[in-house]
Amino acid sequence: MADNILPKPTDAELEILQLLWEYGPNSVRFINEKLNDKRETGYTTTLKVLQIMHEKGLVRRNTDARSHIYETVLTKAETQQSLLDNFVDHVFSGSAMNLVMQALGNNKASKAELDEIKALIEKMEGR
Amino acid sequence: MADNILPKPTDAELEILQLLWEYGPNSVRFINEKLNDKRETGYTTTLKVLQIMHEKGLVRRNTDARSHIYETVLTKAETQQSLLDNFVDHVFSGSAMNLVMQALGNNKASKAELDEIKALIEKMEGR
DNA sequence: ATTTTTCTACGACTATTTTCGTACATAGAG
DNA sequence: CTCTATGTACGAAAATAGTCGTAGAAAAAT
Repeated sequence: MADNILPKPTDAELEILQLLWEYGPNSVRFINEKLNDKRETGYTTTLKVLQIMHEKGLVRRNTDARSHIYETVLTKAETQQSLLDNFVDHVFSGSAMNLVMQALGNNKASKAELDEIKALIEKMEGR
Repeated sequence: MADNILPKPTDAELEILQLLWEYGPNSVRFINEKLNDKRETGYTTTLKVLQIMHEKGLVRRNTDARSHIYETVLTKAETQQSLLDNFVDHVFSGSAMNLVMQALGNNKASKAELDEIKALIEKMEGR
């Protein structure tokens, strides 16, 4: 199991992590360009955040080339799970069940998706 | 429907909101004592946070008596929903479905709870 | 009536997050 | 070889969050 006792990423950091998960290891320039698709962000701002993430251990980097290549340390699923645990604790008083009910209750899932969840539940219940 | 275009509560604020939802409208002293059950917190710290929450519109207060009585503006469900929406967007790329799968996948729900969720799904599917 | 306790208000200090400017090195173009 | 473009490192400003001290008013205790 992953030893994910890493600090919780901040919002800005999470946005970068999402890009690294989606596009794989990449340079500061690449990440910065992707960020700029959404919102104006200075190059050195992105660089700085990546450097801080590196200090925190959220990302690794390869410094062989002049342009450093950053990649995530944890997988998307690992990070989502740990953020989810924290969220359930703080917002839903530790009840994942309540969170699921609330998430399902808001008509955001299609019938196919609901069926998929039902199938998962039945599989978990072992039948 | 509630006009919940209120700022997202911070961690410290959320902790106080939980107490207000659980115990109803209460004084700074009461909230501070509850907080101290968990962790050392100065009285004026609690007071200040409550005052800021009031400025932000997260809580109302009755100042008739010398000791002001604070109460939440939004219900627990309303706040949970808006935090959940935000969380799904930022952590699960907008997919509530993925969040639910991940939440269920971690063996934190009992069989009874899983059955309850299944029942909810079937009800939503209209049969 | 005087002292002590209990409040609110407010300023400010610390830590964290986000943002960017500047310095300096080096790669690439001419 | 010189100039420009591109990179990293670093410091620090600006915004937000969390913490608390102190002042002053008013209630409660003696």
